[in-house]
Parts: sequence; structure tokens; C-alpha cells
Amino acid sequence: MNTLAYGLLSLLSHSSLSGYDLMLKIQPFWPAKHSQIYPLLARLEQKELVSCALVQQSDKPDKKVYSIKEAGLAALREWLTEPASDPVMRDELMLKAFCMSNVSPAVSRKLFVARLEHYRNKMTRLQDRLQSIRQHDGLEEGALPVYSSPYFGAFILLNKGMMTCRTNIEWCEWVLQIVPEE
Amino acid sequence: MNTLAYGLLSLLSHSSLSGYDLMLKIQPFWPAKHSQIYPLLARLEQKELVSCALVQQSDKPDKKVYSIKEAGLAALREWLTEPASDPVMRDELMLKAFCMSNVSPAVSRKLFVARLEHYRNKMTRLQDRLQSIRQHDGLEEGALPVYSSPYFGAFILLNKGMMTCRTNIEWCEWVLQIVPEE
DNA sequence: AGTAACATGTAATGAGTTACATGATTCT
DNA sequence: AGAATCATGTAACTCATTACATGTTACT
Repeated sequence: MNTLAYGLLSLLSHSSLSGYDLMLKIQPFWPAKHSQIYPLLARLEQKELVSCALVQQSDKPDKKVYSIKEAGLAALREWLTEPASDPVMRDELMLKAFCMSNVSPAVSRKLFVARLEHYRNKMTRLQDRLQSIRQHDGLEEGALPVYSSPYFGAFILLNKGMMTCRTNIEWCEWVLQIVPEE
Repeated sequence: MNTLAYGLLSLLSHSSLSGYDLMLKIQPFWPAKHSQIYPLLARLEQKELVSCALVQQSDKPDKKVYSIKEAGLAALREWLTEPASDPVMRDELMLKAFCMSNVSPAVSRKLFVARLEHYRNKMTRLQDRLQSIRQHDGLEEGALPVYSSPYFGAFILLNKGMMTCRTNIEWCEWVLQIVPEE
């Protein structure tokens, strides 16, 4: 039972999902490819932490929908009582920033312009998602979901994403201000 | 030549360091254990990108100090012209936050209190480091190093660290405000 | 005498990515 | 007919962590 396994259980505790959907949904929190997800789901099913149902679709290929079982929820609750391990951030731009005085300002600026673009796109996507979960939970602008709502977690995470994005954008803009134009 | 290899070259472009020091210094940007660093340094030496000198010490065990060679600097400059890949963040707390409505608020609060502590400690360490590089570069409070200074990269990275820390602290405090006390 | 930090290495295992493989369904 | 998305799986490889292994020096 590694972190990714608990991550899948975490998503499944909110709603039943296919392996494909799990793969898409877990990206912002714990990036993983389908080649990692599918075998892991099979193991979780073996362990009786999740169940699986074949769902036939007419508009799309059939899919296997996984649901969390009581044992899975118990494992999840147990895991939640343990302290979370420290976050791990791996960003090539940090390494490049460290040694950028070795190249011309123009080369450096290009890196930060690209990153700025990346965070601005991400920001837009986050805003859209926040709008959509506000509607799901029937929330007015500025109102907060209650703790017991299953959307509470998603809500605070989206807010974190927005705050982080904003900070990163500010940082990139600040760097571009102090890195000379040529 | 993976990202870690370029990361080592990046640090070495600023100053010559032992494998042990490299291992300590690279942690904030690209976490890696010594078991990954030492074999990689041997490969970089084989490729003639770095050179190695045995330095005898009396107060501590002897060490091997690595220096970047001209070919290493060339590889670094080449790498800097390529776009940086997207940052990868893996944080167990995000996964736990997503499903925290499955446990009592007390259990959830504990996670965020611990994380708040973590970021406050980190913030203090960053402030100390920023002070020390200000002195190295002979900078007044509020002044910025010039682009060509080898400390420029470290300086903007420390500022990013501080901004990120501050944002994370704000987020944790906000979450603790809206998660009920019991 | 024992612990902690410094210092370097290898071996085994686990986690994660890329590539290989296949097929359904929709849209252009 | 071809591209894009949906959908699931395995195999090979690289990357990263943990464990094994050893030795120095300083401090208590």
C-alpha cells in the first residue's frame, strides 16, 4: 500500500470511477500514468478494498467502474490519522534558475515567459473548476461548503491551487522585471 | 544525462563541491539520496564533464571535491536553451485533504497544524539563508544582486521559497479557520 | 564508550515513465 | 478514411528509496 494506492482510495471515497477517470483525476495531486493505475487497481480489488463492475456504454467503449468497499474506507481512515509525509517538489526551472548567469538574459527570460504562460493557463482551468464545484454544492460567490460536504476537500484544494498559481505568476513577473532585456 | 545530472552540474557551475555537499545542497530543488549522487558523479567524471580532486582534511574525513569542466559548462548552457519541463509536485496532504470529510475534524486539523509547523520552520531557515547570501554579495536590505552575479540564481530561488512558504502558511491558517474545532 | 555528523560507496527493491499492444466510438 | 478521445492492459526501462557496508572525526 503506497501513497498512490491511498490516493486512488481517496478519490473513490468521493465517487465511483473507472481506471481511466481515476488516472485523469489524480494528476493534480499525484501524477501517475495509466500503466501504474491499472495494475494497482487490480491489486486493490484482490485485497477487497475496492469492488469492480463492468459498465456497458453505447457512446463510448465499455469501462470497469471501481467502488470503495468498507475495508477500503477503514484503511483510508487509518491512513488519515498518520502524519502526512513532507511534500516533494521537482522543478527543472529551479535548477536552471540557479545557474542561469551562465547564459544570456534572453535565454533566461524565455524560460520564465514560458513558465508564466503555463501558470496563467493553469489558473484559468482552476477558476473554471471552482465555478463548477460551487454550482454542484449550490454555493454563492464567497460562501464556503460545510466540512461534512464531500466537496469540502476539493474546494480547499482548488483554493490552494489558485493561491499557489497566483504566487508563482507573481514570482515569474518579478523575475522578468529584474532580468535585463538583453 | 537526466535532470539530476544537470542539477549537479548546475550547482558545480557556481562552486566546486564534494558529493556529500552536493547531496545536501540539491535537496530543496531536486531531492536525491547519496546513493543516487555518488554513482552519477562517477559517470559525469567518466564523461569528462567534471573533474575530481581528493582533499585531505584534519578535522573531518577526507573528501572528493568535484569541479565542472569546460565540457560540463557547455552541456549546461545547451540544456538551459531547452524549455524546462513542467514542475511535479507530490504532496500526501493533498490526497488526505481530498477525503478528509471521512474522519473527524480533529484528525484533519492535526494534519494541517503539523504542516503549518513544517512551513514555519522552513520559513525561518530561508530567512537565515537569505541574510547570509545578502552578506556574501554585499547587499543592503531591499537591494537586488545584478544578473551576472553567481548569487543571482540563489537569490531569486530563495525569494521564491519565501513566497511559496508564505502562501502555504496562509492556506493552512485559512483551512484551520474553516475546519470546525470538534 | 557512545552518539552524531561527515564521507563514500554498492545492492536490492520499489516507484514511475516510455513503449508496445489492442480495440471502441465519435467527429470531420 | 483518418484523427481524437475513450478504454484497458503488459513489458522494458529508468529513476528513486531503503538497506547494506565501511570508516573518520568531534563532542559528550
